[in-house]
Parts: sequence; C-alpha cells; structure tokens
Amino acid sequence: MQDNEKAGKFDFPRPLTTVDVVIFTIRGEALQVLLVQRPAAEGEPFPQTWALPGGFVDVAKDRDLEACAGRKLKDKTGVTSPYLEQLGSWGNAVRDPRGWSATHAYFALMADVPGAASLATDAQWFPIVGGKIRQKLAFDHGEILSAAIQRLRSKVEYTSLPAYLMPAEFTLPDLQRVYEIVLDRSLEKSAFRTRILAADLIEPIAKMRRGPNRPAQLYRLKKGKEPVYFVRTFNPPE
Amino acid sequence: MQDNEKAGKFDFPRPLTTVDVVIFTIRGEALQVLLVQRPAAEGEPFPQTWALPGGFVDVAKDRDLEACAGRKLKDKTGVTSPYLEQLGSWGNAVRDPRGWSATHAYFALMADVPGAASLATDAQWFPIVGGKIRQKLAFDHGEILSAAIQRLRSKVEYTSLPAYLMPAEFTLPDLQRVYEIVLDRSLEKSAFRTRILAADLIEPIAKMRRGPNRPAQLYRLKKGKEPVYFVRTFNPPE
DNA sequence: GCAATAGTGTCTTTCAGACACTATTAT
DNA sequence: ATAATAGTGTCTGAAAGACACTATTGC
Repeated sequence: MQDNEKAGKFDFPRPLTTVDVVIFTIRGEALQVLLVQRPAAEGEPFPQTWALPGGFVDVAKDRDLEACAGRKLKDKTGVTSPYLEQLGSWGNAVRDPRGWSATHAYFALMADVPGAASLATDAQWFPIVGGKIRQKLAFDHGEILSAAIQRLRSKVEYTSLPAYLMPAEFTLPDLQRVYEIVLDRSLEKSAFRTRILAADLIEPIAKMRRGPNRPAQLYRLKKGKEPVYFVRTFNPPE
Repeated sequence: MQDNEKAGKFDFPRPLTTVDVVIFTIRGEALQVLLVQRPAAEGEPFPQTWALPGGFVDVAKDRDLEACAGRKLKDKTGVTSPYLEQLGSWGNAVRDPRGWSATHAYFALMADVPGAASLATDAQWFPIVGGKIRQKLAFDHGEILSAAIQRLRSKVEYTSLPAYLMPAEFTLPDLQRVYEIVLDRSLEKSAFRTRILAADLIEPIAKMRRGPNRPAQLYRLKKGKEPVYFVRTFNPPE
C-alpha cells in the first residue's frame, strides 16, 4: 500500500459509488413514491425500467453524500425536502451489471407539490398499495424501497415524521389521516389528538378550515422542529 | 456513458470505498469499544493513531458489504458477532487525505471474549466513559463512534439488544446491570424483570448462579431470537 | 443471627383505548 | 332540522414506577 501511496494512486479496483433517494409524499389519499425511468440508450443497464432517482457520486460536484442526495432530489422534484435521512447502503458484486457497486440510500419526505410543474419529465409518482409497488424496479431498488417503506412505517408508530408530509397549513384530522394512510389502520381520535398536542410539535394559526361541517383549526409545524419521539408506540395491531 | 461502457470502463474518478466496524462489549462493568492502531508506515494517513477496525472493500474477496464487515470483525476478534447491524455511511471529499472516500459503518455487539487469546495484536478494548472515549481517533471515526453510542443507547431504551452483549448463561440481575451500564442510569428491578420475562426472549436453564447470597436463576437467550422491540421505552430520564 | 442479593407483591400513576357526548358549520 | 365532521370528557385497562416485603444463600 505504501508503494501505491507513493505513486499517488491505489491500483486495486474500486467499487462504483452511487446515491439513491426514496422520495415519499401523500397524494390522493395514498402514500406515493417518486420513480424515474432509466434511459433507453444501449449499454445502459435496465433500459426503460423504473428506478429510484439516483446516480453516481460526482467527486467534483458533491461535497458529501448528503449533498449528493439533496442534489438528486432537487433535480427530480425542483424542491428541497423538509426531511432527509439516511436509510442504509446496499453493496455487492452483482447488483449492477457494470461491476461491484455500493449505493448509499436516503429517504425523503415532502408535501405533495401542488402543480406537478417542477417534476422532471422522466419522473412520476407511483402509489404504494399494500406496502408494495406494482412495478418491477431496476437493480435492487425493489429491496431498497421495501426497506424504506418498512422504516417509514415503523418510525411513524412512535415519531412525528408524518408532519413532514404535510403542507404548510393543516388540521389535526388531516394529520391523523396521514398517519392512518401510512400505517394502514385507523387510530383513535382522542388519543391521537392528546398525543400530538402534548408533543409541542405544532401550533395553531389564526385561521380555520371551512367545509360543509364544523370548521377545523389550522395548525403549522413549529419552526426548526426536529422530529419528536414518543415514549410509546400507537396501539400496536393485535 | 455509452461510450465508456463499450470501452468496458468508466472514466470518471471513483471514490474510495471502505467499511468500518464499531464493536462493543461489556468488560469490567463498562461499555468498551474495540480500536486498532493505524500502521506507522510512511504514507499511511494517521500513523499510530487509534481507529475503528476497517478498511477497503476487496471486490475480489467480499461478496457484499456485510460480508466485508464480518471479515474485518473476524480478523480483529477471531469470532463472529451474534449481532451486526448497519449504522450508516460517511462520505465526503476531506475525511481521508487520500481522496474522496465513503465508508459503510456497521456496529456489532458481542460478549466479552474470555481469554483475550484471539484478539489481533494491534487491537485493544477501550472503555467508554461518559458517552465518550478519551482517545482522539483517526479520520472521522470519533464522529462515527459517537453515532454508534447514541444508536446503541437509544435502541437499548426499547429493545432487547443487550442480550447480545451477554455470555451464553446469565442471570436477570446480570442483564439488568448491562442495561444500566449502557444507559448510565439505574432501572427499577421489578418493572425490568416483568418486561424481560414477558418478552419471551430468554429461558431458564436447570442451573443457579451461587454466591455469598441467595442464588440466582441462570437463563440463556432463546435460540434464533431476533431482537425484541418493546412498545414503551424504559422510564425516560426526567 | 446478619449481610447480601434474588425475587415478589401491592399500591399508585400515567396514558392509551373505547366510546359517548357536545360543538359548529352548510344546506 | 339534519348531515357531517370537529373536538371533548369519562371510564377502563395495561403496564410502569415506587417501594416494601419475603426468600435463600454464606458466614
């Protein structure tokens, strides 16, 4: 190794290094994930197949892994996510036909972008039904997506993560619905409200949401709020 | 990219890919972590400095990242760990003077190896005092170690992870002591016992630990037991 | 007996679950 | 008034916290 060092390089083969981002949102009463279609060019692995947004780390452009993830997210959605966390890494000899590769996977939560204006043209939202997605994904992205869904669900049991899936202003029933969508089971209203309000996570604003029924108080996330960890999970199934 | 593909290579520079392992054990009533001393050879970064066991992924030897972590663990301790989980990855332009590098960090839990027989000669256990370690570590390993300690502590609040720090046979007070060492606070005996026994995690064996006092029932981990997740954390501080 | 630690029991507290009840809007 | 949803209150039950109490050993 010392000799390599003196020569200013390392001769052993290096794995490919990529970053992929699992981007979740809530649209149309469903949890959805953003996928991009792989290019059709010959020589590209998995042409035309849907995949997680991601790609090679650019050692010139990317200061660090998280910046790289943020860049790919911005490229595809036009926005920066209010929540970005590392999910894990997947690396082995066979996941990419181009050689030994390791990907650093992130997962991001964002409110539904109102106009699909800023979405990249090759990107599209796909609903998650029954904890799965219909499409067969490129590489091992199906596995990565499953891990992301599992992580999201398990954290939603005892954290305030769904707050990052909400638009700037929302009601408590809105928030509860999002919890229920992600967990795929209903929660008890009264316990839910007590818990969220006790968490000092959101604050009421001087506005109500009106509808064909009793108006609901609008809230916003307290600014600079880190996710809150509850000491108990929600009523665990069975 | 297609052209590169045809040429059978990718011309852009690749980051260095490494794996590091944070190995914890309990020795002498303290949580300890295994460190190795970096080689003194000229050209090696951080000569003589203590670091986490780890190193480059070997695309010829390592089937995947976890196997690589397992290999490095085995090299340094002579044993395979009963618990190995991914901790996260750290990658940026400056953490390694040799260039843009990304490390995949794992954390492992093991019982204290009775004879230090099998420890590598350059490896040594270091106690963690007050959630920190005295040594200044190589690279960003101090940061990785802090993350590992934090992850361990937070998971110990609501999981059975400490079971993997125990020898094959142990008593309930032994296990409680390990929880208390990791969390650095005392737990209430009766609630602790109820909780662990209800978790169906351990089983009594036909043997007692004798001492200058009432003998204690010995238990062992039920085999094939995944870590158990409790629905509540332990009495959270304050 | 005494010291020391193992292990149990009892009462209190906390908080979620269930669910009924009240409140406020549009029509 | 009615439908519909927002929001509150009340009772119960599960499990932890506090802490006292009993149990079993060596000396």
